[in-house]
Amino acid sequence: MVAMMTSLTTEKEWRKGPWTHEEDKLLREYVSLHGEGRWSAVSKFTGLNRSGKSCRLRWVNYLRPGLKKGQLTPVEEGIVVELHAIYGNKWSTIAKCLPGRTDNEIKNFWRTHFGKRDKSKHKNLQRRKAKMLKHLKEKQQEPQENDIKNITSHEDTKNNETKSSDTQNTSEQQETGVLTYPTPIEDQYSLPLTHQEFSATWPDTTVDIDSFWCGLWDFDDQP
DNA sequence: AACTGCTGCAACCGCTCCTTG
DNA sequence: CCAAGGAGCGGTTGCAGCAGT
Repeated sequence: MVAMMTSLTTEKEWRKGPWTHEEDKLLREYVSLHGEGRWSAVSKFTGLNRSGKSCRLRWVNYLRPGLKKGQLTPVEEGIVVELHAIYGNKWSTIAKCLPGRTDNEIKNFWRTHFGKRDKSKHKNLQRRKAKMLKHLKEKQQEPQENDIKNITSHEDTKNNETKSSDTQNTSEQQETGVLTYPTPIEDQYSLPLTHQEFSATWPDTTVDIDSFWCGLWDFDDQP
């Protein structure tokens, strides 16, 4: 009987699909009381008909405090490209170096913009690549105080760049003929930003810079 | 205005790793 | 040391909204 009950429990049909506000509330309450972890116990304590996995994912990717919403900034995109060149598809590792961003978000970003390389996507990829390169070049040329402005008015910048990058894109396409996977960054732009520059790009974030960079830019250490 | 394709995002699936008894 | 269960991770899918035709 007990075995049967256990069997029934393990074969329980978990609810799937989009989360409701009520479910989010229950999950938040659970985490505030019990902390992160023990996800499989969530359904027991809250009555939520969600699997532990689902609860963990929802919390990590959506409910966790401090998460940044919205598109990655060009600077973040550049960091992702750079880290991907080092770590490959280690999304969680990359995410650890981007406070407020989740592995899922980064994975989605990469897949959307670089993961598909069929011809139909080449134009968009070129555009985005050009945008990133342009932004990073500008960042290195501009005086530091402009950085905060650039980031906070990032949407405006994006719009302008989207327009201008079309022309740049065309010339780049003519030059290269083919869009390739983001290549080792030293071929594309010169990073890193200095700590000061970087701090300016995260005016609302208090981060231990040293731990934040994970010693990333120490390329001498890289194989 | 209608249709089509693309993008961004949330969520699920399956596998691997880690912990615990 | 080993097996079982839990947690974490990367890959994949589905869908709504938007832009282009």
